[in-house]
Amino acid sequence: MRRPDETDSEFLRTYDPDAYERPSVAVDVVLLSVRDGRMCTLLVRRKERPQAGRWALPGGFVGIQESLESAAQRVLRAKAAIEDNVFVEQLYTFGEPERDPRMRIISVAYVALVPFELQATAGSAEPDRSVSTVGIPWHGATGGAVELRDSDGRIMKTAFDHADIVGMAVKRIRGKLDYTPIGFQLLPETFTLRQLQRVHEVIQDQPVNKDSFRRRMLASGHLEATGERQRDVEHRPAELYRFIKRSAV
Amino acid sequence: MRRPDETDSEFLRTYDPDAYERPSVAVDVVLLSVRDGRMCTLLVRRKERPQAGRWALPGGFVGIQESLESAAQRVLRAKAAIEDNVFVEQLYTFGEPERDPRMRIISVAYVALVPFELQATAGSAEPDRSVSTVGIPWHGATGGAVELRDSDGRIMKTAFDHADIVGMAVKRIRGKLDYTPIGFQLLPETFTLRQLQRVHEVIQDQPVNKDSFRRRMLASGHLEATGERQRDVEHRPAELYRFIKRSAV
DNA sequence: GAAATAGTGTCTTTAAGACAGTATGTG
DNA sequence: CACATACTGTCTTAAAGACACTATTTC
Repeated sequence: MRRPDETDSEFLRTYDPDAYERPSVAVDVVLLSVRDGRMCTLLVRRKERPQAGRWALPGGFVGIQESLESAAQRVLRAKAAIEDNVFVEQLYTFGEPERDPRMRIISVAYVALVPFELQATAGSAEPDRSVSTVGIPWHGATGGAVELRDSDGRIMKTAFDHADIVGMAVKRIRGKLDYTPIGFQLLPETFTLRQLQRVHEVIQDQPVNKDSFRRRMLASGHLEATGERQRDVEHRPAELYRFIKRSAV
Repeated sequence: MRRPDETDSEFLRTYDPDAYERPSVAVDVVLLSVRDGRMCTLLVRRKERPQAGRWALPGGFVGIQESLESAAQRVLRAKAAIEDNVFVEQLYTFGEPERDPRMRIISVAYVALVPFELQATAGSAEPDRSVSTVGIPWHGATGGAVELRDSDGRIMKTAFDHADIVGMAVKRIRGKLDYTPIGFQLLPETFTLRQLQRVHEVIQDQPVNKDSFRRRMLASGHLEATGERQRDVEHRPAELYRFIKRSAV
C-alpha cells in the first residue's frame, strides 16, 4: 500500500472521484490448447442478452479492489475450473466505445495456455453451461479476427469482438514461440520431443525440420531427460523430457 | 468483490451498471526518442497533488465515448504538440489496485516513437509546463523499472509506477526491433545506414556488426535509396535512404 | 521378420562476422 | 597530399536443413 504524505492525504479528502463518468472494466480470457493438430480455445454460450446464443470468451468484471491478473485467475477458476499454476499473460486491452452495446466496457484480455486434457475437463465440467472447444482455422497471416468452428466444422457465431481477441492471442503466442520456451505449457508435465515439435508445427502452421528442432531444443538447456520412456505406443517408445527453468546465465 | 461461486447467468443478471463501483481508466504515453547515443522520453512535472513535483508520463483520463487510441493521440497533441503521423502502439495495461493513491485508476500505456527533433520541440513547446527529456540508463536485463535522469545525470523522482511503464516500453521496442522495421521511426524521413545502425545499437545497448547490418537492411526490402547524399559532413557523404512499406509478399 | 518411429553422424547450404581493399568526399 | 568515412568483395565460422543410416519397440 502506497503511503501518501500528509499533504497528499489532505488532498485526497477533497478529491471528487465522481467528476467524470467512468467505463466498466472487464477481463476476458483466451484459454488456448492444442488438440489433434489444431489450436482450440474455450468458449461459453451466452444465455443473456445482448447477443444471447452467441459464443463468448470466459470473462467477468474487475472488482474495485481486485488486480487485473487476479480477476483473470478468478475467471479461470470460476468458468474453467482451472487453478493458478498455468501460464497466464496479459494480451491486449480492447476499448472501442461501441464494442459492447450495453455500455462502455473496456476489456483487458489475457491468454492462458493449458494442456488439452485440462481444457477438456474444463469444457465438460458444467454441462449446463454449454462450454465447448473449437479449432482455429489458420489463414497464414497473423492478427485480425479468426473463424471459430465446433468439432463438426460449423462456424460458431461469436459475441462482440471476441473473434479479434482470439486472433490477437494466436498472433502473440506464435510470436513468442521463437524466442521463449512456452510450447511445453501446452503439454503434460513430461512429453517427448516429437510431441513438442507437433505443438510448434500447429502454432506456426508449418512443418518444422525434425533434426534441427531436436538440436535447438536440447541445446537450449530448458529440457531435462527423465530417463522414463513412452508406454503403450505401437513403435519404439521415445524418451520423456521435462521442462526445467533456465539457470542464471 | 470476488464471487467465484456465482454462475455466469447470475453474475450477468445481477450486474447493475450502477451497483458496483467502477475504476477510472487513463492512458499514459511513453514518447521515446534516441539522442546522443541514449534513449530518452518525455516527462511532465506534476503540479497537482498527489505526488506534486514528481515527474510523470504525459497522460489523461479516457473519455466515456473516446477510444483508447484516440485518447493516446489526444494526449500527444495536448501535452507534446505531436500530430497523428507518428508510430503509436498499445503497450500494456497497469491495474494494481494501489498504484494511484487517489482512487482505483487503471492505466492503458502506449508507446510512441519520434525523431529526437520532434521531441525536443515538444519539450520546449510550453515551458510553463516544465517538460523535460531524460536518458534511460541501461541495465542489460529487460523489463522492470528503470532509472530516469535529467541532462545533468541527476535521478528524477518519478510518480506512481511510471518508471515500470518506461521499462516495459524499452523492453517492447527492443524486442520488436529484431523482426519489425521500427528503427526508422526514430529518424528523420531520410537517413543514412550508419544513423540507422546507431539507433539499433542504442536500443539494444550493444555494438552491431556494420557489414552484416548493411546486408540485412538492404536485403529486407524496406529501404529505398533516394539518390541524395549527406551534406555538411567532414568526410565522404553517405547515401540517404527512405523507408518504404514492404510490398505484398 | 515387417513396420514404424526414435535417435545419430555427416554433408550441404545459408547467414552472420571478420577483414582487406577500393572509392570519394573534406581540409 | 593526408585523412576520414562510405562502400565492396571474399574468406571464415556457426547454425539450419537434408539425408543416409542405425536402434528399438510392437505386431
